[in-house]
Amino acid sequence: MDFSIGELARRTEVKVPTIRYYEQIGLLPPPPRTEGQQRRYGKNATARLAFIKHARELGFDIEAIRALLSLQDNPDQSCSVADRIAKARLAEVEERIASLNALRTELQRMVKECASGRVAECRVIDTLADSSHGHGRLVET
Amino acid sequence: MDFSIGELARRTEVKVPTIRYYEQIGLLPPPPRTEGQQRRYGKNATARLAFIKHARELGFDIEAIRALLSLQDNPDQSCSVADRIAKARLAEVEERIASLNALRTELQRMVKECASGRVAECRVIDTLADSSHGHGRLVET
DNA sequence: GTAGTCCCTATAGTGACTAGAGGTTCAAGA
DNA sequence: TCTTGAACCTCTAGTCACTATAGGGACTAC
Repeated sequence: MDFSIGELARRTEVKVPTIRYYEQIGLLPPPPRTEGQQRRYGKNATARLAFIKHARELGFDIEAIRALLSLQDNPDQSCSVADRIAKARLAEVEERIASLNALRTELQRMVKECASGRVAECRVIDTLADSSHGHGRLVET
Repeated sequence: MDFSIGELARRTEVKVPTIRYYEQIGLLPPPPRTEGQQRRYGKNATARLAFIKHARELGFDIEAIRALLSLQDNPDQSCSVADRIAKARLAEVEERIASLNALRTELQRMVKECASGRVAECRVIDTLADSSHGHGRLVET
């Protein structure tokens, strides 16, 4: 109880500058300070930061997390909003998995057919140069 | 033959500012200009841009593409470098797919268990608040 | 000649941090 | 009590791969 930002960073495995950044954008409330202006945290901050960290690991963006946190702060509301956010994220993830599977197939083919000879015969280069490969939104953003 | 940047954008489905950006960072050579300083492109530029576009769709970053292009420009070298780049990218993609599958499972569970009641019983919020979920690097970067 | 579309450069903004400079505070040992 | 050195502070700028905006100039069709 009542520890420094470095200790919070160690406990949650979130880097110190990232914690300050979350405070700056309003995901974490400004904590009390020592006389010398150093931040002091307690159990609540640890839980809230763990929540944020886990949500980030699940790929929720900051705005989604902001919405989820405000739900958590008002536990008497309907959770249909949380449900909607999670469903949207699930759909994104499933789409991403499908894209990456297509991508893996193409990369595997490229690698398999590359005999590591000269570039002139290289399938990796050839495949990339072949403009017939149209597939929207494969790139990870 | 000999068309504007807008026409190149239409043919390759790469946006105009993106084309100028690729020129600025040296992926595309500076093209000839009209008297009024407008860019004029030909077949070579189209092929090179299609190569870049495809590589980006496959998730190669700009530096990898720079390396691949320089191989393409010198077709007498060994293509082991290209092979290595493609293999590294394949490994990344496979790791990413594994992470996303884990993620999907967790999201599916969250959504399934959310009865859309009050937030107090919401599994979405609960799951995120549960700090026992340690899994490294699930987040897409 | 003029309207309207396209093009030009240059700069700033995006998201989610990360790195650095330059200075201050804290905790532990002598 | 003093000193050392790690940890802390703020502020600014940089990352990646674009994207958007401002304020203008060029080109094409009528």
